[in-house]
Amino acid sequence: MARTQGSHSDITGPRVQRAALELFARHGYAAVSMRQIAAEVGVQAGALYNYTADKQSLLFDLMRGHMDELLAARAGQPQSGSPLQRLEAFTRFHIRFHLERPDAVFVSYMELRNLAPGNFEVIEGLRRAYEDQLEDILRDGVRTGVFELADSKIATLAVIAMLTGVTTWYRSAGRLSAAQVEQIYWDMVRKAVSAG
Amino acid sequence: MARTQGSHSDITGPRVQRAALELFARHGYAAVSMRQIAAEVGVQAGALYNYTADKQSLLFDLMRGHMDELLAARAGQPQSGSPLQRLEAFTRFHIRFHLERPDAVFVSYMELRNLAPGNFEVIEGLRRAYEDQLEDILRDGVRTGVFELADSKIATLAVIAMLTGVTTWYRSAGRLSAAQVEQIYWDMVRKAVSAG
DNA sequence: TGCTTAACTGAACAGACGTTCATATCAAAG
DNA sequence: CTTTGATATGAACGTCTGTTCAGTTAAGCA
Repeated sequence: MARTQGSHSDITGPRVQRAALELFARHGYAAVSMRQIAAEVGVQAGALYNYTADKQSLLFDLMRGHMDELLAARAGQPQSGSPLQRLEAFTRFHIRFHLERPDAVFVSYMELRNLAPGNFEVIEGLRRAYEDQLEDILRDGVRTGVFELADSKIATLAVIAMLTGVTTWYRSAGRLSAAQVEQIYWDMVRKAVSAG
Repeated sequence: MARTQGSHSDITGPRVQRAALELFARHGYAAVSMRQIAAEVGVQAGALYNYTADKQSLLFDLMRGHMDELLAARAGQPQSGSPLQRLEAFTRFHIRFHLERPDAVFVSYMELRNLAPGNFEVIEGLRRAYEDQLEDILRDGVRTGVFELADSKIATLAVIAMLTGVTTWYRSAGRLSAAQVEQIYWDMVRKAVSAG
């Protein structure tokens, strides 16, 4: 067993993933070739197959990695408090997490249709698990009367759409800081679901 | 000049556009080949070039057609009233218009990155013209005190994102009618931007 | 210094890609 | 009934696609 240390694999592997993520985000999965990814890494196309079974796995692994990270980060957060407090925590978490990973977010919801059926089901399941957390909060709030929503399922999707939309325009060098954006969105979400 | 009447062109032309729209919406521009479009129409690939200069023009014409239709339909609507009334009109119009054209909506905002630079600028300009209408309403409402928003530009984008998100889940055979969906979204938008 | 093996190259594969074009078809005009 | 020209075919083009693989390189262990 040679080369367990200082192996290029430890370096090239992540570089392949990063290059694929950037290119998929910028041009779309179908529009990016394995040779483009290889060129970005500085390697020949054949070498990529030391790090991924095929192009589809490259996409799937990126998306599953992102969703796993999302759910893990969310699980490591405080889940207690009033519905309003929990909604605030969720909203701020969502904005912050997504602003830190614009490429992964973009790919994870733009490239769903390019997943093979089995892979799609996996990602869809993870996404639903995340959305269900928000729906639970909204339902609890409706029960206690602090929220007022005609349909908590639609409200969930509407809030998620609004929040995730932040990645389409936010630039870290822009006019507003991430903290400001977080506050602005929280104000709007709070009002949108509140009673009265 | 022969064949001004009964020409196949009057039939095939629209069929090409429709087939392209459906396939682009389902699989994405880059993943759809000219031969697939041709097969959907029931024709050989070469025949498509009687109706479009190239694949890129096919996409651009679909998107420009959609944006033109959007702005024209919006222009044919009442624009007067209080900011709250105008916001309601805008919201209901947006939901209704987008629910009627799920494929065109989907393509028009998923395939922006596949537009050639010059074409992108055109579509982006039309989109901004539409968004500016909403921003004007929000600004007027903030001025008169009926709305309360930390940043009207971000509020504009947040509302648009929320509203457009409806197309990702709405199915006409689903649990809710279009009118119900319209009402639910209007409730949320109204509360989200209102003072207090 | 040799041996082993992970890491990579570079060529090749069969097929699909967008696009072009000479040719065929055939309904309407004269 | 011949001419016309819009409409479509089907083959061909050069290039690119994802993927495979025998062969080369070089780093770590003995």
